[in-house]
Amino acid sequence: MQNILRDERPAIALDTASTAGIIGYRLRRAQLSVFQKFLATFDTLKLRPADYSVLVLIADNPGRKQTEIAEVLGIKRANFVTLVHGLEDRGLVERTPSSTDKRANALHLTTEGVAFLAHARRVHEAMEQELIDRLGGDKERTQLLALLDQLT
Amino acid sequence: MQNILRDERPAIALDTASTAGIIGYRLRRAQLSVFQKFLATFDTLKLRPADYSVLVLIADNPGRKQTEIAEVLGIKRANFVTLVHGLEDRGLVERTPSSTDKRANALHLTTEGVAFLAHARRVHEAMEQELIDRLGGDKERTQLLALLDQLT
DNA sequence: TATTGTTATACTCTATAACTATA
DNA sequence: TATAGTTATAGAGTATAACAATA
Repeated sequence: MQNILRDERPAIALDTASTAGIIGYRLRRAQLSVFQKFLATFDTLKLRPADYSVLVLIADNPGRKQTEIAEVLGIKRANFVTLVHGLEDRGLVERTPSSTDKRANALHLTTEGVAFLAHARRVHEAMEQELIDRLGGDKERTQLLALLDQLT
Repeated sequence: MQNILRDERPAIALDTASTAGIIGYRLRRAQLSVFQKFLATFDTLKLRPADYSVLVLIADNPGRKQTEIAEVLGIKRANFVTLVHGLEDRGLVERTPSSTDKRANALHLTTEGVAFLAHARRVHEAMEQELIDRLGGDKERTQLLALLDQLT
């Protein structure tokens, strides 16, 4: 019986039964854990979760205006400005004035953005598969998403 | 066929299939939703999720030092100072110098803190039950917690 | 009048470095 | 030397108000 801890007299573990039973608490811890994994995985690509979701949404909905993309992601349009400008400065996103509404910017991926996202999607797919493996398989993933949906 | 939206020509819904399939994204949205509910529920009690978890943990582990409570919650001890001082200023928590270690503060709930937490626990239990109902029952709650555990 | 993108700003949360007093 | 509590500070993320151009 070896002591894993450095401590000579390891403290008695705390009673965390109450917090462990709280759905919101467990949700938060799981979300932080998954986001940490995302940040580590995408560290070299300099992509944060919000950036990735924006790129994906623009790719799947080309030509939409900032407000539409922002709103569906739950991002305030004021905060979306900095985010999308950052992606534009990196040459991934194009903001072209809308032909039908001179106030609006139509969002598109650049050629570089398309290639970048293709790579990012592959990286993400590997990470996602690892999460699915941890859950136990596709059935469990579907179960989880359904349960999360009922909370949202 | 009535149009639910105010818009005369409602925009075509965005394709959100890609983001909807991302575990981390769905986790984040669910967590935000549950936390919003918590904030609304505890608005009058002026309790944030972190405050509540700290009170619960001190109640279940009286006499522990700040670092221990902070660490198990994943809060940096530097940030924990403001949090626990706030609870002390409200008369809910007592910071008494430890008898065995003059550097450490032993944390306890005050009499007022015990009563306050008893009330908060009842309020929280009602909220938790509502979440369980949304999930479909205790079996689904257990399922969700198990799945979240595998991600953490 | 209302909306789009924008700027400015403030508040919360989180992270790090450095100090003091004790161990 | 290392640890507990603390302070200061900086960086994200998020929220609101207000403005110019346009609808």
